[in-house]
Amino acid sequence: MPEGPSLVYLAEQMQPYVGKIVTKAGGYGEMEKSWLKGKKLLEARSWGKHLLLRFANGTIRVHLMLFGSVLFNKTKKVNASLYLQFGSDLVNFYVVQAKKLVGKLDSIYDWRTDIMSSEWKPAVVRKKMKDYPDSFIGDLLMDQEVFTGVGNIIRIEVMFRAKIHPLSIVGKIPAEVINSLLKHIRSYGKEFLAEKKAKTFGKNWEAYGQKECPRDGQTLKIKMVGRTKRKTYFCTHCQELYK
DNA sequence: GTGAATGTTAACAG
DNA sequence: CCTGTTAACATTCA
Repeated sequence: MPEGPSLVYLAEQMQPYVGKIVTKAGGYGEMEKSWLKGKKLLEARSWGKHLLLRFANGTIRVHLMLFGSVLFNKTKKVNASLYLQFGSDLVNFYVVQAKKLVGKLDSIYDWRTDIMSSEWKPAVVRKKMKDYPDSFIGDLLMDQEVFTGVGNIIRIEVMFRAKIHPLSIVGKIPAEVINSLLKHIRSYGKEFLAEKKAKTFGKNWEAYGQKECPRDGQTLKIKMVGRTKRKTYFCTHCQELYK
């Protein structure tokens, strides 16, 4: 479920509840919930993989981790870790990590690094990348402070599309290649969201989950590389290694 | 039944 | 103290 685009979709699905009052809140999760009863949902948005539900007295930060899911007016057999009742409507969050944030969201989050945000600024990301000249690009793409909202699928797809080998050294990648990578991050993020909505997600992967390179037919390498403990799919023939 | 999966962090070892 | 590894969490699917 959860990379940045999925959270944008989730925030959209929460919009019908904005302006509605929480009549009951509960779930087995550890977050205190007594502060929510009778409060109006003022805003629902996301920052990277965080879903943010803002109320006058605080914001719920919901993280879906690897297995989280959300159901609207439906209930699973297992208990919800968080649920919000809005009158006759019920929103169930399963296996999520919820936390109360206090303070202005603008002082907690930098929207300029969120790959899905209208405030996303590639220049800011480029500048942050300069702080990690010796890192592998495959690792840095997972850094939520730099590429907010990128997960394993997005990083694999955009490295493939920009033809960059995951073990390329950030400081050695030419500027125009970085620019191409940033463009692909933005465009693939939008594609990801569109495919989620169209329920065609996963049908257009070029590298993730694939066995051979769609460009040259070479067998893709499938292994963990760098320090990120996640499976990486890449083509050693068409993805250039900058070192 | 087994293993792997769109994730993160606390605990531990060296 | 810093850094890297492991465990833990909990679910669904092939």
